[in-house]
Amino acid sequence: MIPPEAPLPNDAVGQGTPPAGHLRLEILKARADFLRAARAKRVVTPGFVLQYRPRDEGDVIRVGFTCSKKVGNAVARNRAKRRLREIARLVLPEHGSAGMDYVLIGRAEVTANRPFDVMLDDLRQALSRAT
RNA sequence: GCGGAGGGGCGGAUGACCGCGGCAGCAAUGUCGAGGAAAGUCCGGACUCCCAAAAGAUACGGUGCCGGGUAACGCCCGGGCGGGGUAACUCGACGGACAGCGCCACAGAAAACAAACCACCGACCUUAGGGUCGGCCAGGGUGAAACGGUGGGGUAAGAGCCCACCGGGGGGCUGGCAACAGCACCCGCAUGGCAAGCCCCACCGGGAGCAAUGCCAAAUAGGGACCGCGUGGGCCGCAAGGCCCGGGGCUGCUUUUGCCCCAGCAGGUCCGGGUUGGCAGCUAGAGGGGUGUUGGUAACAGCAUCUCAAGAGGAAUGGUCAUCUCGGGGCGGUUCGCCGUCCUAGACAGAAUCCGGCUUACAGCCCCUCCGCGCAC
RNA sequence: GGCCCCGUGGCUCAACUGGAUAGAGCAGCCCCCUCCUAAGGGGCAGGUUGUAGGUUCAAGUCCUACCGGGGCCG
Repeated sequence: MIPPEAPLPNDAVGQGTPPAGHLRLEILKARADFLRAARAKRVVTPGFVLQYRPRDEGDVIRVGFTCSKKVGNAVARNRAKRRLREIARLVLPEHGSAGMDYVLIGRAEVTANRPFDVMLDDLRQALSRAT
């Protein structure tokens, strides 16, 4: 069995002080960015929906998180978004593409309950298909 | 031991690694970081604007036994009255229906003025069916509700017509701040129900809401509509201007005070268009909690002392793991007390200007007080 | 975060100042008409009036609390 801590040392290096040339993460907040991403391509996985859209030639990855009321009450929505933030933080700097906007959408029931390392694999596979 | 009633509290803990938001700092780093309901937005306030302050009246809305608490309340405490319960206790929109208006379907003789109708009793008339006069009260399948109820006396038949008890009304006395209760007396005693229908009475309330509001910057347009609107008088002064009188305007209305305007081409409001930046409001306040003490039956208030307290601006408290603990479940053993082992943190739920309440949701656990029954002594 | 509005058959709407069995159209099912279908005609069923309490003799209507939808603001 793979220990869940296994990917952590690699990421820990990238998290504390990002080396020069490494991909930086920014959080999407504006409504217009979400709307642009919603019109772009998407990959559906069991745990979430990934929307992606090429933005410019910079080395910055931008990512947004959203959950509709279908996911549940405020506690359930916040929990789903927190888990999506965590997998994005661990996976995107390694596997994401520069200059892209990503939006992760939570799904009812599964986003909050799916095992964490399975969610990590989901995102890695989704990113490999989103080219 | 069984069953029940009331009240209060907790809402996992510790550690490791990697992260998130605020603040301080050049940085390293340090420090703080969700709830009892943060919820529903149902009441009450603080605060800001409309709009300058106050008073009054009207309209509209709310509250509604009495007294107290409170910044205030529709909340809380205590008491009264009326239901429920053997009891502990609990529930109650609980002012007024002789101020007025309105409604009471169907059924029924009649639904609010009490009379009419049927029936009953007596007298008279009539061959009979019945009719006339008097008694006018009891009875009349109904209905949610029928002009006091039950029993006795009385009568031609009956009726508070008379009597006893119950019920009702009236003024009085006593107790109580009051709601109200008690006592004796008087009145034979029509004056339904609905005020969560209009309404009357008492008290309270101006409206909107932090996406309120104020400031700075950028950008676009440099547009449109509407309002003040009244071409005042006199005196002083070279003039600028000042003083007095008058007129007009400023909260839906009125009044008082205050402010502004009376020829300046300026001012104000709204729309359209643009920006989707920053700062303030923004968290220390009627603050919460603990302990002690004083007053009070209590709610609560005063004093002393200690302690705690996020302020984001689409929204931060997370992810993973380990150990422990409370419950729950499975299996095995059992002296039925429990023991061993494995699995499992597991309810409702996330601050958005801030407080006081109410209501609603909630796995499981803990504590206190009281009542009834049974057993033992 | 704040403010406001609305819930009646599957759908769209009615129901006077509380009053008797909650009506109408479309849709559905059955029958007639037609060679068949549509249209037309006849009949039928379908409702906890969002939920739970309360006021009243009586509630879709009045009151209270919840539940579910929808709209507005800077």
